[in-house]
Amino acid sequence: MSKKEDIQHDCEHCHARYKSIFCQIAPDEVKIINENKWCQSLEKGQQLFAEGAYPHGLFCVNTGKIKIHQMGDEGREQIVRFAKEGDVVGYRAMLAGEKYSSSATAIDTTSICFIPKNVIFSLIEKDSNFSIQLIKLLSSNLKHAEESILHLAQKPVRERMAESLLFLKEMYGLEPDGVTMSVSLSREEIATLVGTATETAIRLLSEFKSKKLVSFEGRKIQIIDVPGLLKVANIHD
Amino acid sequence: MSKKEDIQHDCEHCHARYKSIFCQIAPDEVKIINENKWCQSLEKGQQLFAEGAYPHGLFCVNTGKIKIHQMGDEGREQIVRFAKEGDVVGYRAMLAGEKYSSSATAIDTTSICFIPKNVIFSLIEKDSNFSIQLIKLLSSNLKHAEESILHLAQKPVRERMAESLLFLKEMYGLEPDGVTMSVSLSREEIATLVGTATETAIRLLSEFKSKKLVSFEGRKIQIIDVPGLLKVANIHD
DNA sequence: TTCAGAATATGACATTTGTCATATTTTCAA
DNA sequence: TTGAAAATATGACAAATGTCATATTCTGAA
Repeated sequence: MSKKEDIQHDCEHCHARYKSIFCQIAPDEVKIINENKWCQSLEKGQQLFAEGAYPHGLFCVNTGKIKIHQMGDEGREQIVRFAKEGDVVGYRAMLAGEKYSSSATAIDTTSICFIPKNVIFSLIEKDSNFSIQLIKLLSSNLKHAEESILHLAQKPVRERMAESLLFLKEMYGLEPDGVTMSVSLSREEIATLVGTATETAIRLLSEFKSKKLVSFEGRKIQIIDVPGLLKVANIHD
Repeated sequence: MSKKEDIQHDCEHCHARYKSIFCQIAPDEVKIINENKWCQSLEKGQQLFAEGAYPHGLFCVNTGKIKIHQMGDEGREQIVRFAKEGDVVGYRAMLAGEKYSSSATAIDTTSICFIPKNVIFSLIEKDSNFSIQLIKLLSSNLKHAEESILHLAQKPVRERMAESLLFLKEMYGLEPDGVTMSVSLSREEIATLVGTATETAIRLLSEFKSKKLVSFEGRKIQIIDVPGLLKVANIHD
C-alpha cells in the first residue's frame, strides 16, 4: 500500500493540521493520532480509494490536490468535490459505516496521512469540539453540494463553465505570476466538473479565450478578466 | 409565530422521536427537550423558514411533509430535499452557524417541533452518540446530494423524471389502495424536483401515462408499472 | 352558482447541447 | 529521435430541451 520512501510526518507541528478539523484537539490526542497515522505520497493520477471499497479510516491531505469523483451510468466520470492541504477526504462513508460512494484521485503530487477509524471514533467520543468540527465540515460540503444541484438544474453550461473556472481559482489559487491557475486539469476533467461534454467544454474555453476572459497554453489556464467571468457566470452580489 | 390551538406534544412517547436522531438519548435529556421545545402546525403551503434568515434552533417533523428548496437566478425554485415524520430540518445552517441557505415549506398539513439551538449544542457536548446520529444524518444527506449532482449532470430528463417518481414513492409511500402516491405535488413542483421546465414535466408525465407506467387524475398519481419505471430511469441493480 | 385566476395541457418553434467525424497537436515511451 | 496513442480542436449535424403562445380544465372565493 505505501512505499518505503514515504516520509512519516509529525502531526504536532504539521502545517496542514492547523488548517484542518484537527486544529483544536488536545496535545495528548495529537500524540495518539501521530502514533497511529500513516503517511503516503501519491503521484498525479494515482487513486487514493475507489467507489465500492470499505473505508478503514480517513485521509488528511498534507500537500497536494485531490478530486472526489463518481462514475455515471455511461462510464462517464463526475467530479463532485475537490480537496487540498488540510482537507479531509474519505470521511463521509467511514462515518456513515458504508462503502465509499465516490473515488478519490490525486490531480497533482500529493502527500496524505491515513488515520484509522477507531482513532477518529474515540476522538468523537472524547472531544465534543471535534464532533462539531466534523459536523461543520459535513455541513459545508452539503451546502456546496446543494448549490451545485441548483446550478446544474438551472444554469446553462456557459454560466457553469465560468463559475467553475472562478471556483478553481478560489479553491487552489494562482501561481506566483498572479494569473495562472495552480490546478492543471485536462479538458475532459473540466467537462466532468462543469457537467457537460468534453467538446462543449473545449468550445467554451476557446470562446472565453477569444473574448479575452482567459488565456491558456495547454492545461495552464490564466484568469485574465475576473469581472468578465463573473458576468458570464451570472454572479452579481 | 405559533397559534393558540397548536398542541404541545410529549417528547417522551413521541412516535416521531423513535424514528429521529433523538431516538437514543437519555430520559433526562428527553425531559430537557420536552421542556424547551415548541410545537407548531402548518397548513399546506405555509413556510417554515426562509433562505437568508438566521436559525435559532432546529425543527423535528412530527407528522406531515416538508420540501427544502432554493431560489435560482431567474426566480425558479429548486427542490433539494424532502422531509417526513422523524426527519429534522433546518439543522444544517444552525450547526454551521450560518444563515439558512434554503427555505422549507409544508407540502401537506404538517406538525413540527422547534428545539432551541442551545439545547442541541449542549446535547452534542454531553452525548457523543447524539453527535454520531447528527453526523450520520449529514452524511446521508450529503450522499444523496452528490448522487443528485451526478444524475443532474449526466442523466437525461426522462430518466430523472422516472427516478423522481420512484423516489417520491419510496420517500412518502402509497395510500391504502397500494398504488396512489401519498405526496401530492403540482406539476411545477415536480418540475423543480426533476430540474426541468414545467411544460417538459407535464409532457413526460403524459407520455408515462400513455405508456401505462403511471396514471393520474390531477395531482393524484398512481404508480402502475414499477419495473417499467426502473427501466426508463435506467436503474438496473 | 359563477367567474377570475391559476394550473394543466399541447402545439410550434428556437436554442442549447451532445454526438460523430475528422484534423491537428501534444505527450511519452521505445 | 520517432512513431503511436492520447488529448485538443473544430465542423456538421442531430437530439434534447426550453420558450412562447394558446387552449382547456380546475379551483376557490364572492
